[in-house]
Amino acid sequence: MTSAETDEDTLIAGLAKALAHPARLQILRLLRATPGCIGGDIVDAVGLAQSTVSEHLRILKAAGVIRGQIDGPRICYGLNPDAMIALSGFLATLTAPANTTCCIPQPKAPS
Amino acid sequence: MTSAETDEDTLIAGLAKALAHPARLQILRLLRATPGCIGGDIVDAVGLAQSTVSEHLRILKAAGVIRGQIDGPRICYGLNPDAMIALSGFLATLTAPANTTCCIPQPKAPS
DNA sequence: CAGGCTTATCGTTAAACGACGATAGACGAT
DNA sequence: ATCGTCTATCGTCGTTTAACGATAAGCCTG
Repeated sequence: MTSAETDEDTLIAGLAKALAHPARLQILRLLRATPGCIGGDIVDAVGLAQSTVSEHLRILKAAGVIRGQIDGPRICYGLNPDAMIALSGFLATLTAPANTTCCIPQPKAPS
Repeated sequence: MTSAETDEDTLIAGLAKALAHPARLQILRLLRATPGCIGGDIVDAVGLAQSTVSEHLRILKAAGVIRGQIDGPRICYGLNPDAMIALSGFLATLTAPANTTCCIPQPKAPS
């Protein structure tokens, strides 16, 4: 319950870090909305250099958020919906109101 | 639908960045599980220097994820469940299966 | 008022991120 | 076989982050 949560936290933090950039969110939006497969269109959409976009794609792929499938000379990227369950679960945990009881007059345990 | 989403992306990316560190996740877990209010107990729990923990708290507070309420000499930190709705909504968007249709043989428009 | 406790801030250092240009590799088409 | 296209990688630079110790500020208690 102590060391296990550390691994969980590392995993979730990695997922969150993958989402912690507007360009990557834009890429995810694009991948979700695009009916077919896209390659260099992502570069055109985000307005950054090709190498920069490739790096963002690499990060997203490393985090498991997207998956790339080679399609001839280009690569088909697609979302991996399962990747986010850990983060979604954590968010659901936070969103649960739980307790509004704050600042209970409960001093530190005496020695 | 184009420039508006940029702001959205910036907001969501900021929230994700706030979660993109194991220590901060641990703090959020702790705040959720703690019945009363805690102050320096967070320092003890995460095992980092007091100044480092204070910085993490500052980041979480700046992102709106937590709120601090002064309680005498100490400060009561509590979760702000409403902060995550934007990120949760985005995640729900991604989780939706949408389309598995990838790599449709739809070549680029000829010149 | 003095002491102790709790939290925030400052200054510093090492590591990681983001972005770019340039380059190299892979593949289909000609 | 050669060309053109698409993608990944490398090297670099500036900025940001994470972590720490030391220090200051705020507020109860005695």
